[in-house]
Order: sequence, then structure tokens, then C-alpha cells
Amino acid sequence: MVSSAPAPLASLAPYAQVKQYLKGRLGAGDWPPGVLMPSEAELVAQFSVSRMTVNRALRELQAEGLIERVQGVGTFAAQLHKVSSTLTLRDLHEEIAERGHHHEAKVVAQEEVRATNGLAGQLGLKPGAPVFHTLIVHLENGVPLQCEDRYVNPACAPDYLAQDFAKTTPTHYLFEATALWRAQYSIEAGRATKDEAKLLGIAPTDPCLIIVRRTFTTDSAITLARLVHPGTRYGLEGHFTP
Amino acid sequence: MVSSAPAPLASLAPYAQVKQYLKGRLGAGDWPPGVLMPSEAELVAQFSVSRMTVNRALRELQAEGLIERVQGVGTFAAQLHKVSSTLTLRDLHEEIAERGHHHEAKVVAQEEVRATNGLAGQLGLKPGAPVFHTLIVHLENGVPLQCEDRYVNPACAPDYLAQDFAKTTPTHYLFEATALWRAQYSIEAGRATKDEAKLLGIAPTDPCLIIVRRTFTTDSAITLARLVHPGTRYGLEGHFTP
DNA sequence: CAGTGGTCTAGACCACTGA
DNA sequence: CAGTGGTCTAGACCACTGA
Repeated sequence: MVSSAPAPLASLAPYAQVKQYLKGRLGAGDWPPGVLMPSEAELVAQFSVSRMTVNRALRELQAEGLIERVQGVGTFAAQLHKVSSTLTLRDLHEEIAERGHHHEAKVVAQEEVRATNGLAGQLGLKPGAPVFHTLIVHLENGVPLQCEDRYVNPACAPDYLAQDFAKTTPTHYLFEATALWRAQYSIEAGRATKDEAKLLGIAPTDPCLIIVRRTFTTDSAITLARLVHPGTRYGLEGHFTP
Repeated sequence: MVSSAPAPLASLAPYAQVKQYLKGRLGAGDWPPGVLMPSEAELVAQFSVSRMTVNRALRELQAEGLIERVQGVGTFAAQLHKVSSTLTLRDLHEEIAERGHHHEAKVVAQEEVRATNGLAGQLGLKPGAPVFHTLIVHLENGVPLQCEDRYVNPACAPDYLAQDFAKTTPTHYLFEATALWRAQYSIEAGRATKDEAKLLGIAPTDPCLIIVRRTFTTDSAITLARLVHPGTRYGLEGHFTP
């Protein structure tokens, strides 16, 4: 916090000041990608702080992908070579509620079935083993937004079939009832099945955004869900800032 | 590293050991969401390390969204309430090359045009101002995979039109030539335009995954791109592990 | 060899919460 | 008030790289 340190913005923790300073100069293009940046020792001198403080700032910038550090060599401005952004797959009920809209869920099916070979493989069960199945249409202000076709491993949520999914979404219930630890998903454009199209009130040829998601505990698969959205009514958005 | 500390795995830094221990117990469900976890002081005693070391482990777990910390109160197991995953939008050329396939780009248009009102607004230019435009079809092993309709702010990349986009993708060129700082995107299912369908060799009614992406420097918009992919040939995948 | 980052320590002061 | 986390310091030892 000495005169040589630029703009010592009041009330910001020292490590955050160092971080902000570096981020600003990176954003201004003062260190083009791949270029050697000031060493910890130089920043220590410049800001008159301890090395741990500078180190924290640099470690966090590294975690954010803005810089690269090599032991024994130095710190480099990172190549921003990919735009990686956080895509959040959330509970649809929350999403709709946040928009101030009304969410309604129509439960089309809620039953126990026998796992087909493919399904058993996906959930890590034996073919023919009992599996819980729900088919639910979610509406936003009365308009069908998502058709949720879901299979659940009974071992992970034994009470699944006893829930009233007109009141709680399966996503929400499973978040509460199970120890989610891992998830896997794919996002595709495709067509709804005939039944799904009917439930969504769209033409069978209408493009749909289809998300297939599997979640796991530490050990086993919890659920497999196919989420079909009319392309004209639902999209994903995101942004990326370092 | 005392006998009371469980499994002091050799050759892992102390902060990483603490982190791994907590992560393991969280994954095992030993601390259900919302529950009070050991304090820093308790972990200091348990692992016989300094508080800064424990603090680093906890801070990183917090950054990963696994725990929540409240000053004056304590550390709590987080509600894993959303599955947020890193979605990486990459250079298509790299993506195809990584699959060991052959990438080819057909440049359909490469020109200077005048910005329409809408486009000018998106790029922060005046209506009627000159804008660079390219229309390129990307093929994977000869099969059309993406139709890339892109507008570029001339101020950010004055030499854009002089590039040979059969050899370098616009994405790659712009990564090198500009100081990308922010990006925004949407992902939708929709239909290609008639022209796009012809270029992609699909029926105009075929569902497509459409990504619209805008990138920015610190100050101004760099580029607006509409990326149209045949739904049967392209999808996004991701996973999430804490 | 000097310079780099990776990590740790044993203390410190502080703001905050809840009893 | 005692307990919590947020942060900082001034030192330390180490592994690593390149000259």
C-alpha cells in the first residue's frame, strides 16, 4: 500500500487489490498471452505486502485460468484458448419461479417397471430389475415447457413413488433425498417422440432441445432423465468473464 | 500428520490431505447438506498443521461449491442444489482434429457489408457502418458439421478479410488477434434457414442445434457468430464432479 | 548458481455471530 | 463473552529451471 502501488482502492483486502491490478492489466492487453509476468518477489516489493498475500492472488488467478505458472520458471499470461463457461442445469421449478411465472406439473405416469437391458446398463442394475419411472410434463404459465421422462434407481430413493410430483419436482426431491456426487449430460437438437409431441402440444417434426442427464452418488447411478423442450420455448444461456 | 489424522497419504501436500479427507467424508454423506462441519481450530488440532493450511483447504472447497462458510458462525456442508458444469465452447478445428478426423472449411462468403440496425446494436456500431462478414461450412471427414455465419467488428480485427479461412478458422484467428475478455452465448434447437440447409445437406425441417455467441474485449464487441449444426451430427456433452 | 514458484508455520488482529 | 472465519505477516525449506 505504498505510493508505487497503483490505485490502492480503499476497503479491498490486499490480496484482492493485487488480483484486481493484475486482472486489469491483463484485460488491457498489457501482457499478451504467453508473456512473462512479474514474479512474486516483484509484486511483493511493488505492493509492500507479504509473499503469501501475493501468492494467494496469483493462485486464484491461476484457478480462474487467467495465468499459468511454472515452478522454477515464472508466471505467464494464459492463452485464453477456450471459452469455458459454467452451464448450470437447475431445477425447472426454481427457474420458472425466478421468472415470476407459474409452474405446474402434470404427472402422466408414476410406476414401477422392469429395467430393459439398455436401461439396466445405464443405471448399473441387472436387466429385469425393478426401476421407478415417472413421466411428467412441466408447464410455465400453462404452456408445456418440458417433458421429463425419468428412471430412478430404487436403492437410492426407495420412497420415490410415494411422492406427489405435482407439488415437488423429481429433481428437487432427489437433491434432498440423495447424496448427489457426479452428473453427466448431453445436449442435442432432435425430435420429440409422437407421445412427447402430443404431451407438449407441438408437431412431431418441431425441433426440440433434448437434454439427457445421469446423476450418481459416489458409488452408483441415481437416475437417468430425458428432458425434451420445444425449441421455440426453451434455450440455454450462459456467459463467460474471467 | 499425527496418528489421530486418518490416512496421511504419503507425498500429498498437507493442505491437499485435509481437503481430500473432507471431500471423502462429504462424498460418503457423513455431513448431510446444511450440517455444521468441524471448525478450523478442530482441524488444526486433528491434523497438527497450522491454521493457514487448514484455511487453504477449506477456501478451495468453498470455491468448488462443496461447503459454505459464515464468519462468526462456522462451516457447513453445502446444498448441492444445482449441477453446474463447465461447458467449453472450443475451436471446431481442434475438436475434430482431436477425434483424429479430417477438417475442411468451405468459404462461401468473405466480404465487407453494411451493418443493419439489429447487427449494429449487437456489435455496438452505428447502423450502416462497415462490418466484416464470413459464411463458412465446416466438414468433418467430408460431412457438413457446422454452418458458421459470422460478423466481425473491423476495429478489433482489421486484417480479418485478408485471412485464408480454409487454413485457419475464424475462431482460432480471433483468439490470436484479439484480446478476448468476455463471451455470451445461447444454445437452442431450431431449424436452419433454406440456404443453411442446402449448405449442410439436410432437409429444411431437420432439427438443428444453434449456438449464437458474442465475444467482447474489455470495451467493445468483437464478433457475433451463429453456428448451426445438424442435430443428428452434433451435440454437447459435459459432466460434473465436485 | 540465482531466481522461480509450492508450501508451511506460528503467530497476529480483526469483524462477526450468538449466548 | 468465547468461538468463528477472513486475512496478513515475516520468516522458512524445498524442488525446480536455466545459465
